[in-house]
Amino acid sequence: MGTLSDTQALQDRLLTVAKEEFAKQGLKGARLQKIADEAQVPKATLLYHFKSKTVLYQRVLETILSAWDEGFEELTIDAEPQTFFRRLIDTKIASVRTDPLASKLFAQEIIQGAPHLDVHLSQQVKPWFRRQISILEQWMDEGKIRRTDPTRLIFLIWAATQHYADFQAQVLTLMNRQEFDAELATDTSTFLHEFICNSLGIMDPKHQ
Amino acid sequence: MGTLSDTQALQDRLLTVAKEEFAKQGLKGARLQKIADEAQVPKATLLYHFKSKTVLYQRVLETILSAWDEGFEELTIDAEPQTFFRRLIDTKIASVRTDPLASKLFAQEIIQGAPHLDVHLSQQVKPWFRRQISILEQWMDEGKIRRTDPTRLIFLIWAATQHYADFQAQVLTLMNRQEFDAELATDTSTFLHEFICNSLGIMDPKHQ
DNA sequence: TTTTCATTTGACCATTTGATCAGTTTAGTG
DNA sequence: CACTAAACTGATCAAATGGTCAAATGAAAA
Repeated sequence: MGTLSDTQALQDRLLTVAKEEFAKQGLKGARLQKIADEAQVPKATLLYHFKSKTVLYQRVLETILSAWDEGFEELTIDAEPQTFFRRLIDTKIASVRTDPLASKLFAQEIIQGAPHLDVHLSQQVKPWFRRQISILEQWMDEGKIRRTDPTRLIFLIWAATQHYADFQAQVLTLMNRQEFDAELATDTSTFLHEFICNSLGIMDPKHQ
Repeated sequence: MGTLSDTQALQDRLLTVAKEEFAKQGLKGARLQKIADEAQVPKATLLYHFKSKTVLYQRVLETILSAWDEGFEELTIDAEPQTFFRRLIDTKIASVRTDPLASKLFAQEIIQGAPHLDVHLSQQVKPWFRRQISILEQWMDEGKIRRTDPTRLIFLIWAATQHYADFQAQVLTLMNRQEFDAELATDTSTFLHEFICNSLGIMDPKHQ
């Protein structure tokens, strides 16, 4: 053993475990000892692979963000409004369901003023938002969707989906559920899609 | 000096300063020394008024929640859907604008699983949600608003408003603003109200 | 076999930080 | 003024925790 891929695998495992701890306890609340224990590795080994707690945290953030970039990059172009919203919402809900910890960690980082994100925020997130907004504006010009504030519309979609990750404890309690299963995800996706299409004057194919 | 009201005033000041520190740094990240410094008081004095960091944190949470209870309690009954949504959204946006730190602190607590909130969550928040939901159901039965999932509708309103507090940094950046001023609040309120009324088939009086 | 270099790890350290406590000050009361 | 109890505070501590380091281990190269 001891090959390069072993090292890579170990670092991946450490990042996964660290993501969980950071999401649940916050940056300051997370304990390196606990992360090491969870990954069944001495603390010194953890610190060998990641120089410091901050570096580890930043690497976790980078991993999350690059996964998102990958998932959200393509779904922008082509397609009618109907399809666009369906894809956007489905993708977001899927990511919320598959990896709620990532959403939670990201939310906490933003809430605290995004001190470790400013570069990525202006380089990746902001351009992404701008692109979505310009697509919406074009559709409004073409009369395909009701005219409204595109920025706030994107915020609404983002917030409404994100909510199911960040407030998962509260959501499950109020819906009398145990877990965020596939059915719940589908229903939520459908609800949001209908709600938005209704508001924007897009006819649902089921009711055409 | 030294009257009872002085003590009360001091404790209020400590709670206010503590709320800011907790909101910005999280429970674990907050430092008693910093809170004491900010309030211009020795750390030992802070700990004289609040036995421990945890107690201080819980008292801050209680203060926030009782203020919310007060503000959201009445607006439930009477009124047509149109007015109800207007009031609900206005109240929520106002609280988000007036005291974003409270929203941020609450959000972080929920994200981390609400370990200090379970009682209040099931005793206060859950009943409040249920009441809103039953009102919406009644209106759907009466045909006053389009039939949809009332639970998810409340979630959507909650999330869409909360977003402007929690993600304030991101929101302001994307809207090219410096602060969440009164104008921004009004516009946001109007947008959300229109969006929701449109989706639920409620005519906006301006367009009737 | 010998050398080399990445990886691993137990022991240890410096610092931070929540909390305690004894002694002092202050305000109200008889 | 004397007395009491609440409020205040400087000094100090014990525990937790991020981080360091030197020595050990193991695998590939020469």
